[in-house]
Amino acid sequence: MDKAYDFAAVEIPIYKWWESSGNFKPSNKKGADPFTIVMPPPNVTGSLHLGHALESAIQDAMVRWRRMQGYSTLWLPGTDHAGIATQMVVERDLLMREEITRHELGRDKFVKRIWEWKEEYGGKIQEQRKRLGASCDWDRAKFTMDPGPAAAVRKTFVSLYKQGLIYRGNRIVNWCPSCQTALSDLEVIHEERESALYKIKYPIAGEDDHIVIATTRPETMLGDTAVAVNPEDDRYRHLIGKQVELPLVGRSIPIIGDDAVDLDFGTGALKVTPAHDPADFEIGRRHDLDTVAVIGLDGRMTEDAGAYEGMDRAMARTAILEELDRQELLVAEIPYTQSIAICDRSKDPIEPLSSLQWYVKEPEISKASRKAVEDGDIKFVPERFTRVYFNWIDNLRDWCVSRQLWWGHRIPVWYCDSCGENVVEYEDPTACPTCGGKNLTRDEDVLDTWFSSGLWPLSMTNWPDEDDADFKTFYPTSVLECGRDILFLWVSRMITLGIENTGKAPFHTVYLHGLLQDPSGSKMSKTKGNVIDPLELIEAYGTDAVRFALTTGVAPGNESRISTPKMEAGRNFANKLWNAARFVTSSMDSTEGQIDWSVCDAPAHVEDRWIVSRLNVLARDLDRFLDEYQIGEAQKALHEFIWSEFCDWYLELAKVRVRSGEGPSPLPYLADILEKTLRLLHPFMPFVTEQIWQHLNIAMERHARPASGESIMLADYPTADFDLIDADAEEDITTLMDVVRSIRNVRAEMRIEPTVKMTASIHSDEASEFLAGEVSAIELLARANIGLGVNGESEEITVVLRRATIGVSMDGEFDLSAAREKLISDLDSATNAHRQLEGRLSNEKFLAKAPDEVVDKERERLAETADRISRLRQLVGAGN
RNA sequence: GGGCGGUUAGCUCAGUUGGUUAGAGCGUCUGUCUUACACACAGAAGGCCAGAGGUUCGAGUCCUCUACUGCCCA
Repeated sequence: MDKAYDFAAVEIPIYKWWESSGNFKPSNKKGADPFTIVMPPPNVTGSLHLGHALESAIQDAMVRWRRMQGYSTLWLPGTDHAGIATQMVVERDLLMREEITRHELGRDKFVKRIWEWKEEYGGKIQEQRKRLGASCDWDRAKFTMDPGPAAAVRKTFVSLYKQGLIYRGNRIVNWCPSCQTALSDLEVIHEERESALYKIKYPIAGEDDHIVIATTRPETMLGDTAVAVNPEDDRYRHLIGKQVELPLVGRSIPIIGDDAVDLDFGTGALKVTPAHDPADFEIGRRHDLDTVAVIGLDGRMTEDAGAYEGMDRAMARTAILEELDRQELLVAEIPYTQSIAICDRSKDPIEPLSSLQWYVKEPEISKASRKAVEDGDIKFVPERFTRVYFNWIDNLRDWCVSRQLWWGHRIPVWYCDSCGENVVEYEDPTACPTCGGKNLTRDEDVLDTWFSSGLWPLSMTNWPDEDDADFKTFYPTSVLECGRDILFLWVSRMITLGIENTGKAPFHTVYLHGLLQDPSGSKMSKTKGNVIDPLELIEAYGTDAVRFALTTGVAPGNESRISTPKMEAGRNFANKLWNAARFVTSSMDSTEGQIDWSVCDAPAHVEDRWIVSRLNVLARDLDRFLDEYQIGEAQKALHEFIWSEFCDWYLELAKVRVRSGEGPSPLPYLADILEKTLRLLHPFMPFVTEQIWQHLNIAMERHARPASGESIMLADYPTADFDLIDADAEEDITTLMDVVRSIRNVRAEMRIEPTVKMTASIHSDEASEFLAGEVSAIELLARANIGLGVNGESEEITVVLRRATIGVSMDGEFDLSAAREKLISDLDSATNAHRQLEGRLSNEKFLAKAPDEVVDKERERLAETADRISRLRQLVGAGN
């Protein structure tokens, strides 16, 4: 083994070996329960970012853990066609290389181009993901536009349509003039922007009077069809029923009363533009107002805008304000911060426009989803997202699913040219079922991308073929893991559509991770330029280190900041483990004769009993942590065990026996504990554990112990043997640690040269027998000559421990006053602790209400403290 | 406006059925190349757990309010 762990040489070959060995396939063993995760399908045009790395690290850990536990695990990968994003990428490419637009090329040819593009570049992101060690079954990978997922989409649409849960309607939608399509509410973000509130005079028709309206969008005034005031408003009530003359246009429009008008906002008088504002649309509907669209789908002013026709909406605003000002109708311009709707994709302001779109009645079909969560069929991790989910589901509105794009699942609706009937069937129709007409025109639009990704657990398991073996075995899936930012967009839709189509929730647990931020706590974004490429991190620190850094000590749902020190810590940890293994294997190599492996389950030496005990405590804790999805805590526990207990103490203690050859050999335990630890760590750091495991198995084979399997990833996940948890051994080794630390502390505090040998005497009533057996270990670890029960030199520094008193003496002159002060201060704090414990134990309510174990523990502590005090008093009183 | 969080060591964060002595990593300080590891070892310093009240024998943990702060939805 090399002196340092060389991840670069190890990771890629190991991954290839795993994949080609079929290790990522479900075992399908008899009696093995399935464990299934669908991977959130990344956008085909995307490239790997840190979010994917985090997601993969968590999902792979869950999957590897379950696989080692014996589940028949299946992790299903795939990619998403990502409507707008992909269309835009290919469109841009086309324009750049061939200088033609998609319209010039035509729909069929353009779609063909996208497919070509997808075949060439679409696999990139999943190839990159392999560097993360993801143990998913690539042979089952799917693309959302594949025939299977397309069948799921078709089946679902037809079924919803026939139940009246999908309909076509004309209403105000979020229109992105830049993307040239309608969007759902979830694809619209809101941004606070500095803007202005304009107050404009509208003259009352036939009177020498006017009403002042307030608006943030003066350019829409050309489409006003009323002015609304609140009927309760004393200022304006008398005007209701009169007409105003719309400036710049000259049209007469009514003043109406509607209690939706806020008396306190602006002037209390609202211009009503039903074609360009959702609230105005509702008012228009109530009062049967005309709808005049003055802004078109391209974001430019329409014919109805008169003189402003053809102007961009921003330009029109400027022109209109100038004209109003010239006519002295612009009363005021007040700076105003308003939240405006932006297209999440193009970042262009959304234009609310009325148009004909397809809608899913989400509030209706989501009722069963709410119930599934209420009944506990679906659990969220962390639990607080249950409340977030309910809040969302209780405020749902219909979901606009049609998109004016060419790339996506085309809406399976045909309109009969003869009778106007809508034809919606699972098979493509050839004639109208109502009139027999042969001229059918298919709807031009495609479905929202989230419609097909909402079917992901179904389509990944080959639904709608309900006889399919994968569907029968792996649906419902087990856990759904993704970023908390797509809870509504994706998770809630999967729940709803899964239940709608099969009656079964698509998974029983939703684990949501938080978002990654840069070191200063900002969200990572391309525009900010603070994104970190996970592949660069992998090159620099290794996959295991990156995975460890991303997930250790992170609580579910919480944001976490990425920084290079964390990566370094991960790399250092892998190297630490590597070197521990190097020590173990080289010790085995240099051992003559056979190692007796049979002793592993029955340790005799206290040090061995201790480490075996600690390992079993670790296995017990890991079982609980992982069962509760506390991956961050699990890894902290592993780190603590490996670094602080196995390396810092057990390895160092074992050296004494390895070198002297006296006593029972620690080698079986060194190897066995390391081997089990590797398996416990494997789900989190798959590569380094596999690499060491292979080395170790070779070394163990040399000692006639068979390797337990081909790859560590298929070995059993160790479970705790509670009989091997040994409280006495733990107490004894804790005492040993106290003793060693106190002697080392004296050396450091007294500035004693490392080469100077110190002498320490240990007095202990309770642990004397144990300590007698550990003298050589203590001598090595503390670098001191140890005398048991003997009094040292007259000038000695004394330290009072829980189960022992240590006297340290050395040659030369030392300032002992500091040591004496320390004793006095120790006595002081011990006395305080004693007083507190006494108080607690004389409290009758405490004695009556606290559990017995707690009371007993306190009594024990009181006794210990009393003992400590008496030893301290003796020393202080003796003027020592 | 509605919903969900956060505030714990200099920094970044854990702390999940309330148990009394609150942890880690990084950073800082002091030593050390002690044949597994300087990507390391040994030692040390550093926290009235945002504030106020309450429940309880006992509160970082449960409840109420306040302050500051982040996110989501309208």
